[in-house]
Amino acid sequence: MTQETRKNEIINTAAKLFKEKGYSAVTMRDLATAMGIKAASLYNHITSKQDILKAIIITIAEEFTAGMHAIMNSDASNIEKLKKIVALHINITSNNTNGMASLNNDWMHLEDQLDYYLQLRNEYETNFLSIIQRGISSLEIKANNPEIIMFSMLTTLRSLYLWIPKKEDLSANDLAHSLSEVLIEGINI
Amino acid sequence: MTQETRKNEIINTAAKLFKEKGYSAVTMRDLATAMGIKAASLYNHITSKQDILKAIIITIAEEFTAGMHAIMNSDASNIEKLKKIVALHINITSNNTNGMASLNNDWMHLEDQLDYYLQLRNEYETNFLSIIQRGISSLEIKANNPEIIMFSMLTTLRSLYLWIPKKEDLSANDLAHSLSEVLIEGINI
DNA sequence: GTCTATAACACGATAGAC
DNA sequence: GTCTATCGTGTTATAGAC
Repeated sequence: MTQETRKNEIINTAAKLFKEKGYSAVTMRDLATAMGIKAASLYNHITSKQDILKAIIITIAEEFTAGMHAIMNSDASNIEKLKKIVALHINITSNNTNGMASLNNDWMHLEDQLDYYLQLRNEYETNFLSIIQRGISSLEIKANNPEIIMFSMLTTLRSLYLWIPKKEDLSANDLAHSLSEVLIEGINI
Repeated sequence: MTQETRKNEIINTAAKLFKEKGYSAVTMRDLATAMGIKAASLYNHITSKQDILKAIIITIAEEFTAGMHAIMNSDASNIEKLKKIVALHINITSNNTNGMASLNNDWMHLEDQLDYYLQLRNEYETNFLSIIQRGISSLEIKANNPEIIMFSMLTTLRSLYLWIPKKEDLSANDLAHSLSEVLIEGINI
């Protein structure tokens, strides 16, 4: 399955353009030109511009949800869970750098799926925060404001899409290790 | 001076709308409706939509440049300079939360001033990195990858506009202290 | 699967009355 | 300083030929 190559080509090309200028500033003509065809031809593969955005964002959001559930259900320590979250962000971002830009910057242009996206994001942040709070209770993590810790970690992880393409020499494993060092060992007692 | 109240009203209202939907998705009619007037009336105070974006972004970018120069010219330790950078971001963001969204997300829609903005940003990052590198040389900062340290700090600081409005109970001083604790003490030897 | 042509509407900006 | 009216262009999307 997933043999619909042409549609995926369109979605991937759109994600690249959305990263550069944002969803609203990219026209169907821009996208068609980047594909080497005319705008009208796009509609044989997708039903609307909105459907492209939905495909990009919801797919990634569900990957994060699945990854977080696996981490929550593991029996790792809370610090180890945070390290797994760092690795999760690096893996998903490495596989879809352009799509991550849309997830971060164009989610508000979702129409039918906006509420669903916000629900997934809210659940993710709730789980993230609970790991930090349990880590503080179990004396794994310094007793700083847990929301500030989450904010700091999460904004850094959400911005990886800007940085990973510029650091192709760094392997995902090396980056995960170095970033965990900076983000986590600092808050570890 | 700065008695042009109506123009500033328009710029501030635009910044609020740009934060919610991005520059490209906000129309002059949206902005006029938010001001309680008709779109044509806007042009008695501003010359174009682009001029509004320029006023928002370049003003803030120059505040960061001035703040960084003051920090570079001070004789504080490198760790103290980093703490001053945290406070600089918190102060500028607190005073113009909406404008910071445009600076982060809509800079690529600058036309005439794009090169100038990129020059200011590049200088800022160069100075930021040099403080970290000197801090590592002088054994104030752990010898992690300096670019990862800067990336982590800077993306957190640049995202403060998302977070400060939700934490109005936290004073700027308290936030600066708590965030420095999380961001800096962790990398301090 | 791609094309040309076009519908139906929204966009930034201007002209000129009040 | 704001209005109505409008220009010229760009927008998403569809119809129908090839």
